[in-house]
Amino acid sequence: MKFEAATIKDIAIALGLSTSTVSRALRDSHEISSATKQLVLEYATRINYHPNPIALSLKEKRSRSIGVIVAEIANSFFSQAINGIESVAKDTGYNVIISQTHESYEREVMTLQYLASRSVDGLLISVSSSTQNMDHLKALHDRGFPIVFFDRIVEDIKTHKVMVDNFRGAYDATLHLINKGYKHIAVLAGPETLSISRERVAGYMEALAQTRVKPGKALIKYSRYSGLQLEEVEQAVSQLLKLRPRPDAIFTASDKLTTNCMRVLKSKGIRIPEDIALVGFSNSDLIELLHPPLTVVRQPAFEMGELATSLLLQLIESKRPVKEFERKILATNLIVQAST
Amino acid sequence: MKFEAATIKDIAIALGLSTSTVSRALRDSHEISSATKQLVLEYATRINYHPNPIALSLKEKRSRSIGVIVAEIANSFFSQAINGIESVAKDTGYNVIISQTHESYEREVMTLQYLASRSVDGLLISVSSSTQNMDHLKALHDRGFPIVFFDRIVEDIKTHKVMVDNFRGAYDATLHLINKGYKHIAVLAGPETLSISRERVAGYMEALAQTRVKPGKALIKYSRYSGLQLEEVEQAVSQLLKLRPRPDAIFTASDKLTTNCMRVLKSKGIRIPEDIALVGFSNSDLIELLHPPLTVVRQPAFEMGELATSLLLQLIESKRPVKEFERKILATNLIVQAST
DNA sequence: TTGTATGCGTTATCAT
DNA sequence: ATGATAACGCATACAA
Repeated sequence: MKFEAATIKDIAIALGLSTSTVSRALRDSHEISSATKQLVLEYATRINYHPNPIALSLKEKRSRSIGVIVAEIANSFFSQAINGIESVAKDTGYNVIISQTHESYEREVMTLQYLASRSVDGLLISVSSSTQNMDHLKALHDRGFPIVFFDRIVEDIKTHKVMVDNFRGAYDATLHLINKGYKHIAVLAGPETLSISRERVAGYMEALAQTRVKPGKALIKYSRYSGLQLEEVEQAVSQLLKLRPRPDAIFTASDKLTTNCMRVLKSKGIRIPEDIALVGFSNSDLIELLHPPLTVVRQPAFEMGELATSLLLQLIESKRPVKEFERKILATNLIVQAST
Repeated sequence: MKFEAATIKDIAIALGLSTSTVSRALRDSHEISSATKQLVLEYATRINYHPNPIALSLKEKRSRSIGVIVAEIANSFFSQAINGIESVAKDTGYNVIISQTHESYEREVMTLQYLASRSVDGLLISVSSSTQNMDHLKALHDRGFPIVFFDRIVEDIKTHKVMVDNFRGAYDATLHLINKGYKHIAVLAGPETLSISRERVAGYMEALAQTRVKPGKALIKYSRYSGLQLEEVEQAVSQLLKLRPRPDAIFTASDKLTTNCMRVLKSKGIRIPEDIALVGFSNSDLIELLHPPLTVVRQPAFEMGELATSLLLQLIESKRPVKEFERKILATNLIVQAST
């Protein structure tokens, strides 16, 4: 038996009605006799009829689905954010199509192309770390396509943006280290291309400014989010270790950097926090099981997902161009562990 | 300016051609003069034309996308599997639509309904742990809809299945504990409804059979994959601790169980492996950073995703019904750490 | 209350 | 070499 799904036409023929009558009966239109309605509805459920969403999309010029573009699904922050996105989308009857860029600009452009070719009504995106040129996003936005940025935002595109207070999160983390008495605090940040990296470094600087010690350039290390990040961190840490005075603490400005830095320190036999203290951004749900238990800056990922989605849906469903764009900034959470 | 994407019709009108000519020119048909081709192609790129995938889907009765249904994205095993799925799908020009059930049967049925209503050409699924009734899957399969199971398979539906050698993985893990000299080994398994849970327990039993010690029922604990798993594990461990002789080792038969068991042991102040040893399934990429470094059974998640996808695509693209269904069983990997 | 015709964007078939 | 038309599945404006 071939795989053939039932259509309205099938019902119409079987029941000796017209397709429009069937269509209206299924949509419970008031201009159909309840007898016919009953007949149609019964038969429809009997043959397990389901409307073809593709035909609907074509007709209504909307797919009732939104696209999500992130760097990696296998990343606590993003998967938590996706959960938030899904929860709002599901409630509103929207489907979620998730795509990963794996931090590649090319993949980002391709995916964007595809999704925007009307297979999606709007887009939630946290840009890839290798994305320097924003033309693909600008073009889309200029065409009036609904876009909401979250986390890794693009400042000069005028649309809704949802992010955390990166500056403050980094400030808090660094201040925590200062209060613990650490004097020479280094920072490991993500690519300078990302605004979140720059903001976190700025927060770090601001906290240090309070100690009246201006951190030397040598204490600030940027690195890419590629497969080679571990090597870059390895190199950065090696350089830090050679500094005199030697840094006694490190602030890692992202999830991946925090764990990679732990890996490097462990492999070098450097104890945390005895030799070097470590505080960093992390949304891992395993952080409490790590050794030592780290003090971390946690982002409200789920909430960010929820918020970004509701803004996007607002954008999609509002007919007329939006004048005021939101720029939501959520607070981070410093989760302090006894040891650090 | 409204958000209006260019269509073939727009091009046709602008160039004074017919839509069919434009369509053929774009598809580089040999029956179009190269002059016209050039003209059309140039104009198309200029106005940034992209074919409407929805219209295409409607016409070709296929969406060139596949659905993936898993319990949670925020789970190392699944996100790694999804990476494998995506890598094969992308190469073949297929889109991947990911959905989560959060271990809910209802969500599984709903998602399945939606995806199968022709918005997807085939389905990769790892069933929810609360799924007992397989009618929704059977019905779909009977209609000839291409389905491939991976990891959490359904034995009595005749289609391709990809899984790991759960029996052997559990056997290896348990044997490792035996070889280390542990005498009273308990097991924490997932829901008995899942074949993977039963197979893993069977592997554990077989290993113990070699010690000529038949494990008492009291050493075998099942638990659900719900939000309350931590509590269930807590309870199970409490019960295990009351046994005499007290178990000196635990084999945890899934990712979540492994970390939850660690949490519980830690909270009870029980040292690993001094008080109780722990070996379990885990695909977390943070496992090396945990304390203590655990010996784990790792599943080739990426490869499973790749394999399942290529089988699915095969199913989708083969016109005639497949006679022989593959039942691929991949080997697990026992990653031994010094301490356990 | 029900039926007919049209269109969404595209391609395939059948003209010319 | 190019154009007209039908069809994919559905909803709706317009007839009856």
